[in-house]
Amino acid sequence: MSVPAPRRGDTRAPQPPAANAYRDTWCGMVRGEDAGRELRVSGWVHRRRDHGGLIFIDLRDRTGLVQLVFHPDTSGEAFAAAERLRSEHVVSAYGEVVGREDGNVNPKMPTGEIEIAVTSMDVLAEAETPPFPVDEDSPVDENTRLRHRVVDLRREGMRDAMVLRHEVIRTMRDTLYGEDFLEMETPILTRATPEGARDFLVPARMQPGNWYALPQSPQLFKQLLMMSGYERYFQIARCFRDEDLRADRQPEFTQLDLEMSFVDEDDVMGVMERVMSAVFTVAGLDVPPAPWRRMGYDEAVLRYGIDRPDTRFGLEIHDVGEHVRGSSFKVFENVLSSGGVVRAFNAGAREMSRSELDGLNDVVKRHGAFAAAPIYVGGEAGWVGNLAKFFAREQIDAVNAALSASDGDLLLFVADKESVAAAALGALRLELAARFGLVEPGTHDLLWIVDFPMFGQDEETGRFDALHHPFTAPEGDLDDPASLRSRAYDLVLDGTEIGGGSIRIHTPEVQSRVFAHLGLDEEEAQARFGFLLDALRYGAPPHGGMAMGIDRIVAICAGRESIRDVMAFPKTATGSDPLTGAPAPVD
RNA sequence: GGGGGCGUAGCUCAGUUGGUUAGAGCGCCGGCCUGUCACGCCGGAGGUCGCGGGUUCGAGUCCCGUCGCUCCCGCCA
Repeated sequence: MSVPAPRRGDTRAPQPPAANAYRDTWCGMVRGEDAGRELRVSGWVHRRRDHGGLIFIDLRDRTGLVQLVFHPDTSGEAFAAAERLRSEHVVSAYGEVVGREDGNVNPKMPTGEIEIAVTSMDVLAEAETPPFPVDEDSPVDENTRLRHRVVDLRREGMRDAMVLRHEVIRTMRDTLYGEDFLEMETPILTRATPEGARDFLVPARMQPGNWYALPQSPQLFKQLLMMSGYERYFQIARCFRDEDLRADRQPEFTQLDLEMSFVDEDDVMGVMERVMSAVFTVAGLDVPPAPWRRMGYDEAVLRYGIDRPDTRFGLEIHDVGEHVRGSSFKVFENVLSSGGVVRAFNAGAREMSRSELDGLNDVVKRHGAFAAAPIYVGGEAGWVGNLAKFFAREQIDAVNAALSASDGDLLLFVADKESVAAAALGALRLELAARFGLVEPGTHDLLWIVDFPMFGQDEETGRFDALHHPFTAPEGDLDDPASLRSRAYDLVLDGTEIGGGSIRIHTPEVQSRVFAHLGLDEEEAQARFGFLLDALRYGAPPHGGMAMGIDRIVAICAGRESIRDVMAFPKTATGSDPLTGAPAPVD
């Protein structure tokens, strides 16, 4: 159970490789104390500086750059070869490590105190001019980067992201090995699941008409492993969902998937706090120390308008419906009398033009709201502008007090049904934060969201569907599905859901009741999930677990906007791969 | 399924109310250069303005369609 405590920035830099025909050490590892040694390095020509009678080459491998110097006096042959070198040629060079004179040291490079005076060089491969430079100086169109991903992956930013991804995954494994988890695999060719995301399908050659599906997650298999008595399982699992893409969604993505037996919520959350604390330490991400605070779902939706709140800034939402009820403002009255809500947040002293304020309507309209009402605090009436006349002075004072408003503050109101008002104000909060830079760069916050409702209810059909998934253990009165809560928990980092899980149902009776609430009759439940119900009958331990989105975690740790930037070979928004041309017709 | 943005040289971009031969920086090629490190200096090549159609005396520019990339809503148990 003992794991060496991870150190901040512990990237386990490579050890010098065992010397072979191609290299005695890595380019990026040569140091001043190596001066006088003769050694061989191999890599790519990063940059060439040809002074006519003297040529410098920056040679690059995975670890970084080292300067080669070609002098006609050192070796006429090597010098002649260096004249023909071009960007991205692959070479192996041998020579003496020379300490640079004082004026020639480059303090910007780890290898800047030395250079290698090359006495012999082999050109192992020539390269055509790369489609874009292998540096970070100018942004390159993403389609071009993906089409030439081999070149793109050579760039320092991508290399750092890939190394960081490796370190994150290694830390997860190390921590879990230390907590007696078994790393186990589950099938990639499996059975289609009737609910949830669309499945990717694979025709079964030996059984025409039948199809495999690629797993959306190892959910059912890991529960079966608990019923088989494996106690603690984890897997770095590839998952597949055939849904539209986003900056943080790809058709295939990677999860840290784990499951534990004889545990409750605190056990699972505790393990994950230890895993993720180690990950954040290694990644150098400055987060609050665990245990992380927990917030109920209802509270999150009220205060932040969303179940994955970005808590790095304020602008908290308040329900002001009771303060404004009975005003002569028709918009609010109509909404309140039909069961809707009036909510608002104090954006602070933000001077915005009429057109900027109008622009905020585009944000709320995307979430189904009609408009956002902006009101500035101040003046005789307490509010500036023509809305003030619709409200009694006591109402204005009450709202100002509830929002801690003072003169000059901008208040933003949305009146609508609760779900729409919450979503619209939640989006407005994020818009304001982005526009006014309310998040201090480098700050991070994370919290658990708990006490989810078990079911969501379709407003038109009244049908229930599982908010988490149908194997989540419910809490409350099983006869009253609308009031049931679930024993689920999500981990939210900077407004991104980076993971979630739950305590699962472990008796066939409860599982059948939940299926029934979801509209699955016994026959149907048996047909689709018979294998699960059967397994539950043979003695299932209380169990629960969690899955963490590795791509999203690495993206945040790397400071990237898109998970594509932390995946070696991602797909575009239409699900194609410009590198291989997939998907493509088959013979 | 819906909405917004983008598409001009290898890369990143500029291109005026529609007007002569479409430009810049970087890169590339050639020449010069012995201490550079985004080396420097001189010269040169390089374009189906995403694609198709339309309006016009004339389209990179305006209109319609289409393809690709991207962001968002829906969707993602």
